[in-house]
Amino acid sequence: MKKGKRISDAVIRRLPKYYRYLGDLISNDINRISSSELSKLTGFTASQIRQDLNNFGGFGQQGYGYDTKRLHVEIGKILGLDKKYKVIIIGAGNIGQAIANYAGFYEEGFEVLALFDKNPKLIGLKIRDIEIKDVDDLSAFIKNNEVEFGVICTPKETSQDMADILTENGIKAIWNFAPIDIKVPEGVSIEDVRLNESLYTLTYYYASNREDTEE
Amino acid sequence: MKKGKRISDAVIRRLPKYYRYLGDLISNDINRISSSELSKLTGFTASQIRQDLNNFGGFGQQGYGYDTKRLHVEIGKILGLDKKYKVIIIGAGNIGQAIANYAGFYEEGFEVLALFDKNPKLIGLKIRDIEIKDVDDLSAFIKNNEVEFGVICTPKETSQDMADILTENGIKAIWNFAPIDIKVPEGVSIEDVRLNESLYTLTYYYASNREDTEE
DNA sequence: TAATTATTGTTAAAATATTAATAATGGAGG
DNA sequence: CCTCCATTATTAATATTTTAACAATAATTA
Repeated sequence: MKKGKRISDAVIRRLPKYYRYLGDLISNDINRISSSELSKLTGFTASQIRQDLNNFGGFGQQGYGYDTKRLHVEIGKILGLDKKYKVIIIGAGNIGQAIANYAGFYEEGFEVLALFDKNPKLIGLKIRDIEIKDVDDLSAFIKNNEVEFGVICTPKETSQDMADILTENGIKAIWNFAPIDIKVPEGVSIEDVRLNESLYTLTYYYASNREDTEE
Repeated sequence: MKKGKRISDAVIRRLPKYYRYLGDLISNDINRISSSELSKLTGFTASQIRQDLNNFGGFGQQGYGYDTKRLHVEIGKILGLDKKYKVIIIGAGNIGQAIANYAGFYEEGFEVLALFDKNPKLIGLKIRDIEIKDVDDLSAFIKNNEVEFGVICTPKETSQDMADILTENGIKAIWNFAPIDIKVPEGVSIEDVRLNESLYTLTYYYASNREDTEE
């Protein structure tokens, strides 16, 4: 990566889309693409694509474009997808189970070591051979296993407490599905999936579209 | 709403957070808040909060601040949350079921009329009293019922086809969980929940944090 | 009821992000 | 091996977003 220059969040959030389309292209045996073709696919401007990629170094070649396989690998490295990650899921309710069941999660190199819940009816059950454990054992489990990511799928009332247990035991990355703002210490990465907010954004655009057409 | 001026997506996506914190404040019997206090809660600057709200008209009062109840109602109206919405879910797999089971969805005024799937083992089953129907009946169902929102939870291969059925039958809002870019006609709102991209963003920050501390 | 204070609404400035322009360069074709 | 072309890398211009400043004004206090 180019030294020093800070890379904006907006750039980072476009990378997965490039990565996905590059994967598609490779599947279709297309091994070369220009920024303007990639622009047609992704909807971002060609200029923006070139600028984004240049934040991390020159992956393309003048007069030729980008090698799809190479670029796919490079973006994968930037996103940290060249490594495997061990994950635990806190909360084995609807969303927790859905995540644990989601096949794509495993294909991309994430390994779910365990789920945790406080509901005695769930404890002991297995999802895809992964045991649902008692949340009281959470702290001990993290100490005894190399866990990199915690996924928080608990109700919002307990989410901060769960996050505290995770960070106190050295976990540095949290994927949060609870609709609250979790506070974490410096050096811990947190990524929120805000389903409510996403849905409300949809209702906004739906409602304002309705207004426009009625007027 | 103030006439004419286009409101940026970034503003819209901050509104749900204001809405949520205002709800919390009301629950705690706090009926007045200043932009600077709201800033502490949300993490947005006070200036930004005032600007955001002013896009829609002056809800506050100089020297006083904002009335939490009034502002909550107003933002609710802006987001279209003052109405009930009838929803169908396409794809009754992990995520489709999780959404159907999610209680908050109902509390906020969304009513799930039906789920649809092509898997004969699922067809006929019920989730929270909502029937899983044959996807072959999807088109007819929409024609015979007032459906406002479609939630797409199918694998990516079939998602575009499902969206086409929805839009051909007049649905104007789609909440998409499939990891592809769905194309919809003008006037149809689509909101994507990109779990992959969210996760990859987390791996990026996790990986780059690691690098920083190692260097 | 007048003065003071708090806080908004609004305008101006600064920062950031996006798009456009262009110079550099490798590849393809003759 | 030279020329031309395509397309990147990079710089410059533009647009957008965020932050700061301040004037207007309602609430509070004396």
